[in-house]
Amino acid sequence: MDATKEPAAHAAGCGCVLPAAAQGGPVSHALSRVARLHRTAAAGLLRGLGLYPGQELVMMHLWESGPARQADLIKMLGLDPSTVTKMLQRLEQAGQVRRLPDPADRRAVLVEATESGARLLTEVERVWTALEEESLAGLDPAEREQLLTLLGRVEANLWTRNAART
Amino acid sequence: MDATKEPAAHAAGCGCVLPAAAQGGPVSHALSRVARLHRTAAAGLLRGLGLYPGQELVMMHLWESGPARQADLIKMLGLDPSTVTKMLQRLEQAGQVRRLPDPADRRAVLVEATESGARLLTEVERVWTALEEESLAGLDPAEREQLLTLLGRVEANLWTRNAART
DNA sequence: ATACTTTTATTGGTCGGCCACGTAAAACGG
DNA sequence: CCGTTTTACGTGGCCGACCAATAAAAGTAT
Repeated sequence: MDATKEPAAHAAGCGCVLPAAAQGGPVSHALSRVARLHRTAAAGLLRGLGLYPGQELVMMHLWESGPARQADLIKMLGLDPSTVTKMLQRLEQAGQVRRLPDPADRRAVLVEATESGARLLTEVERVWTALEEESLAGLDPAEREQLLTLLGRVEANLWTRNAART
Repeated sequence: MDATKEPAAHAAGCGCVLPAAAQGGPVSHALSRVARLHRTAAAGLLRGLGLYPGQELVMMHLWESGPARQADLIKMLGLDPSTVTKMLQRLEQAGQVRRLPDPADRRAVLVEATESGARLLTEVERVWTALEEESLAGLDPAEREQLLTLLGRVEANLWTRNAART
């Protein structure tokens, strides 16, 4: 299993083949595959904590800012309002989150982590760093920084694109 | 540029903030966000073709190999069998795919694109190259190759990891 | 031929995520 | 003060994706 230098090195280590019709978007193809593998790995690690992938991001923001309005969470997560509503309903059902009416705005809802939810912080951090390390194994710090920077630029591109579609 | 005081460089262009609890996995965080934006963008482009994101990958493999067994699709896509079953049911309902019993194996199913499905090929290619270009705007060829290579290494890491979990 | 194991596909359930639509409250404008 | 947006959430529906459990056929012994 030597790490040879081939142009299609991205297909190394997996049985996948890049379909001809996808050759116009090789990075898109790789991104889709990596993201799904990454999410599946996260799911496996989070299952032990009773969380589903995506929920940990909500909890992170709640730990960060304390009680927050749902609208703020939506803005920070960049998700659809209905998605956040349902995730919070399930997190509340699971006892990780509490929802209170906002005294200053009768249509808003304040969300905060329960004690049970707060106890997940260190575990989630551990899982998150473990996943990062498994994902980036074999990449030196400079390469990790490069990847982060490149992903950031792609994110900016897609962000402005989606914003423009409004 | 290493260890500079620009920790949130990836957040440029979007209103997001990296939560403190996610600092152990900055690349994971960026990857999640980019992947979701990318998928949403793909959904918007594919909607005009009557496809949902993910379905175009199935079609690509069918265009590539002609009639294929479901098990082969599963292997090439790296998806769960039940996922492929349901996707094919919907693609069949939409008239893009036809399913025939395999004469050589009575439990297998042969899947092939219909004429309607075959007509989507050029459109899907156009959409994919457009999405690729919008995602990678501002990145020169060397940077795109770097990104592809780095994603490939991450994919290999996660692939072997998931395989090991069996 | 019989019994055991592997492969292939399906069903049912759950969750994240989106869209389209609806409702109630706040903010704005005349 | 009142009508009109705008904002904040919720519902229902749909799809991709996973897991768990099943059934049926094929393969492999014994």
